[in-house]
Amino acid sequence: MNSSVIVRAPLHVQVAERLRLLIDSGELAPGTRLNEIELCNTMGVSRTPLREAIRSLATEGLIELQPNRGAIVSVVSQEDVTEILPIMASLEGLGGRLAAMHMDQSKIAQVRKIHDQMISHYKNNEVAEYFETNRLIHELITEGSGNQTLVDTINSLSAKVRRARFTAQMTKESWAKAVSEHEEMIAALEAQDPHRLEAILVQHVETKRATILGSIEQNQ
Amino acid sequence: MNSSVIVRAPLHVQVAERLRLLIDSGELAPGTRLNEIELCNTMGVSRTPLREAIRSLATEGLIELQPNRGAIVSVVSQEDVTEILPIMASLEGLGGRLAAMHMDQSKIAQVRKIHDQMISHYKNNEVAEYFETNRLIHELITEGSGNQTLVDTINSLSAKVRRARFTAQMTKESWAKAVSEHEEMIAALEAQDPHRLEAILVQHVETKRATILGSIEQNQ
DNA sequence: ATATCGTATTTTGTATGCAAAATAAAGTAA
DNA sequence: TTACTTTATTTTGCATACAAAATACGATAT
Repeated sequence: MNSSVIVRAPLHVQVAERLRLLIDSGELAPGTRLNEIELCNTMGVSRTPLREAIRSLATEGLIELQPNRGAIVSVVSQEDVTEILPIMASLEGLGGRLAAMHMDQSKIAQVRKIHDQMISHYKNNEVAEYFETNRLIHELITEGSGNQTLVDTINSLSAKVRRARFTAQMTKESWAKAVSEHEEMIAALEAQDPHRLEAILVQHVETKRATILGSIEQNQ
Repeated sequence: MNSSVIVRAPLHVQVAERLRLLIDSGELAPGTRLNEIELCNTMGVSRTPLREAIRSLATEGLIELQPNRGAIVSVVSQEDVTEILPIMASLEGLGGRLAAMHMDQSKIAQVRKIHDQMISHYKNNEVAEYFETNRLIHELITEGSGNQTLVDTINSLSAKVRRARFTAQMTKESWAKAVSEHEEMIAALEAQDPHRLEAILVQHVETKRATILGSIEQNQ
């Protein structure tokens, strides 16, 4: 008997994943109306699994249902971002506090390694690589909390903010500030100081909020 | 022309609401397998909207999908509760801080009124009424934050914890402690002291966590 | 009796069909 | 032209039908 059974994901799950990708990448821009038949053709599935996927994404908040008029990719407004970021600040802070208590030395060393990579990307002005390593650090710390519900909650919120793609408009000053905060973060993590790491992470997300609201382009 | 158009909710939304109610009330206990045809008959709808509703509740986390084997009402484990409550603590704390900044006097007075009702329910040992007024106070404070995303996030998490229905096992001591914390809460709110209210709310949920984990009955 | 295999039944997964609502289009009156 | 009807077309909402997987059942062999 084989204990690692292969189960191919149900169609509606595959479709949901693919839609999520299309929305995340911007191929399906906010406000775009989702035509069922059209999507069925491009994906090669029938309407049933597609509709089930759409319902899922709607409860996730990525899509907005308009009764009898189908669904549109939901628009992330300035208000939404203003609401979400303080929540992210609290949750990332909590994640950091727990991570400082729970992460072992090898995991901390791993974060340090990526942190150093991130710093060198910063110095070389490699923006995309910087953002990727940055994202990874936050992810590792959050996961280091050992609280999967927390990870899921943060991811769900961050997905919405990310779609607004403000990251590009970072100024030299805000970038430098973010990097210096990251230096403090890694120090607090290596010192395994829960409250310090929590405070820095809260501050860090607040900085992000300021940056974003300073350069937001209204899209609604 | 009539600006307040009446739109009856789509079937899958109605079905989802009803399922949520059944799960919340315990009529559909954790672990129960959802038989589609059976549910279709009792609700008088076809499988399509039912399945759409099931997909929604699955992404909400109330239901668990088992590929090719349908869905079961998801089981809330001790681990789940242990993960969720610290998150609720952070979020309720945040809500309280924002509420202390944003709520006007009339809304604060409204909370005070319900608080006094709650106290009298406590003194008269009216448990159900106590819990209802208690819930209402937390809801009003959270809503007082003016952050709808925060309200939604807290509700979604609290729905899962609530289903485990531990509330009944409250001891005299923990009940007294909860009430005294509520006295502090209302004082901080009336003083419009954001950080004090935040701290008390965080503490309050921590107390709740201790109470729950002290009296939890394992169900998995 | 227990285990194993094969068949029947149930249940889920996906596709399709029909009805109702919304949108687009065309025509008519001012 | 512009506004308003009326009609045609598209698109969504819901129900049903068919296929595939899982479960239940029973027979046979040990």
